[in-house]
Amino acid sequence: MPGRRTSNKKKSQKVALPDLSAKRRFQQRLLKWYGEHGRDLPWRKTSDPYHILVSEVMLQQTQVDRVIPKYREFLERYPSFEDLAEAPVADVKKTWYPLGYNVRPERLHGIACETVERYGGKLPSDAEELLSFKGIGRYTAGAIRSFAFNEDAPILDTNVIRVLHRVFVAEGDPKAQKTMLWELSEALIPPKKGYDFNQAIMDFGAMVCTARDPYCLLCPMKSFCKTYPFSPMERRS
DNA sequence: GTCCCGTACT
DNA sequence: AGTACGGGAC
Repeated sequence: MPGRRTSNKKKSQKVALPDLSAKRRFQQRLLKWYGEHGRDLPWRKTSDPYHILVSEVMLQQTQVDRVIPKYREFLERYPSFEDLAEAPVADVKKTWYPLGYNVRPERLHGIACETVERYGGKLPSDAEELLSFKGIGRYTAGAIRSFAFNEDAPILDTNVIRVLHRVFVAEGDPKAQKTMLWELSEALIPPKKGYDFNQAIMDFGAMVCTARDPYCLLCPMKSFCKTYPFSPMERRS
């Protein structure tokens, strides 16, 4: 019998972890690109977990351009967890307007109340505790841990799903591979650089590896990207 | 996995 | 006008 067995993983395992050189190239090129082209956003000038939380909840539903002025206004009106917790929910929703998805300001208010009551006004950095809040899911927990607490915690939002799937996977439905993409997101973080790496990959997805018409010609990953050169997908019947 | 719900595309 | 989107709840 041809019991030929190489050291490669079996197909059934579908592991997309990149080889070391692709991983290093991705890390180095991404951070270099970020240093040259990264956006200067208001929530990147703070490490206050409350500010980070507000920005992330706003960004869950709304694009950066619309979030920026509301982020400033919201924090001016509710400068701390305590201020937010004390405010009537109706006022919070008014301040939130017109961002929409009004269950989110309710949940943000709830997070503030719980943070004041149960955590002495300090947002926890522990993943499980963060996930226990209504309104904080896996993405937002990772964002808070990396952006507010400088931990090497992975994130996976649609930007990151798209980038990682294109560069390292390039087959199948990206959304159906979240488990593997979470592992990839974690494996790619250079030690101690979770903050920059995560910010960088989000900017990269928003500015280069865009959903429609990505800027492949400018892309620093094109030499090893599994999707390069990108061609628009045809509709499946 | 499905639903949510305002936005931003066709 | 129709619909794809998106992080979270369930």
